[in-house]
Amino acid sequence: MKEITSQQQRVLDCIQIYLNKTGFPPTRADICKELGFKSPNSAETHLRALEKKGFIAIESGASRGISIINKEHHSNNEDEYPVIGLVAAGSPTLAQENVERTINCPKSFFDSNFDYFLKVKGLSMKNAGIMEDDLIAVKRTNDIKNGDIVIARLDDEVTVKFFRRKSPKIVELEPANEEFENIIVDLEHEELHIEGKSIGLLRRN
Amino acid sequence: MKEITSQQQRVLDCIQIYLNKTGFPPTRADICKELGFKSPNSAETHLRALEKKGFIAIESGASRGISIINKEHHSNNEDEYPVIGLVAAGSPTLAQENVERTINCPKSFFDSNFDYFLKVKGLSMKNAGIMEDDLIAVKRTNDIKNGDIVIARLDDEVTVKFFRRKSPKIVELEPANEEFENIIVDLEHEELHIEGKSIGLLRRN
DNA sequence: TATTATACTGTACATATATTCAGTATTTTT
DNA sequence: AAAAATACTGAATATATGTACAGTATAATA
Repeated sequence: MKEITSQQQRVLDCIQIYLNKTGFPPTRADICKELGFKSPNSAETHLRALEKKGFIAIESGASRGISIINKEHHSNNEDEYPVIGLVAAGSPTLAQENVERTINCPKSFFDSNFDYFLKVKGLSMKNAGIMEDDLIAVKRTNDIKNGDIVIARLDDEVTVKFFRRKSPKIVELEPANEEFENIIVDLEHEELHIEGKSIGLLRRN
Repeated sequence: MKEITSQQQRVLDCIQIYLNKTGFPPTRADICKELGFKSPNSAETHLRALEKKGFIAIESGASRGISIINKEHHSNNEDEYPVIGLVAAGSPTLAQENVERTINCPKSFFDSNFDYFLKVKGLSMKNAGIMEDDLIAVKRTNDIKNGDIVIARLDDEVTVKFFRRKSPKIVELEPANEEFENIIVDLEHEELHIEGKSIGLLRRN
């Protein structure tokens, strides 16, 4: 698809604004009035250009028959997020067999975008307020700071723990429960994979 | 506002469906075609009735000038929920001065409907995984069972605690933190008001 | 009982609207 | 250098569309 020109963008914006304001699309004359054109054909040619480029569809013969084409969920702010079970062994991948179900949730529900919900097993993060069956909103990232709650994989074991870098080669995974012990990882001898970090939590009683 | 009739509902639905399908509202003729009417005036009178009852607005003279009026997010499955701060003293009412902000959230996000988010102060429910600044999804109800987490008001003090009825006249409000003590309420001498119960929790790191 | 609301058919018409044609001018692409 | 795309004005027109008027019939309301 060819690129949109600045004038065509103005027309497209005008249609969207008119739609938001009135609930129905503008006529050629409405667009002219809004953008200062003096001939309805000015709007017409812009509309035909926008149609040719795939930004809008025009229903022939119908008055106000303009519809804005939603490219890749344009104005959609919701999405389905998978819920992945945290099994004692095995990586929480997005492979279909690991997806228990999905939850419909606004994309901007947590402070930054996230990728999936992880269902928590066990109480190793109890003192951080993370209980069994809670759903952690996980963002897949390598931008980890000390004190972040991370989803970490050691060999095939996946756990949720505080992340603390002790030295360039030593990382400590710290639980929030006196009954559990710190896991000290020597990066030179063990492979630590950070699946992501927790940016929020959801609990349903 | 008077109630909508079944035929008027059919017309309203027809408009919504047409809008979803095409992106712009139907003409009188479109409605007739869709619903089997033989005169455009059939659609016209229904539209005027719907306008009179406040379900739609009609822009006079404009073709397809129908807009559906969003009464409390009509066919919308999302809503804005207020976030109320839990102050040590004072009731968490929905009065505007108590609303810190609102959160957009699907209506069916938690297992049953809820009314507002309560922002938690203090750590009295720490062992139940409720931490400072967590947002509790509160459902206003009097249907409380033993062990439910309730939002209770004693005099002007509001707290979140486990609910346990010890006898017909004695209720115990139990924290989930060893550093706090149970509150024993004698209903004959004290007034206990249950604002609602927790049906879920939201945490944003 | 009279009145109003609901629920239609059918005709007619003013106007709202899309759309074509004829121009002019500048910029971009081939 | 020619062709195509962009960006307009201005006028003309067929038709799409809202809307009024004239009826018929039933149910609900005052």
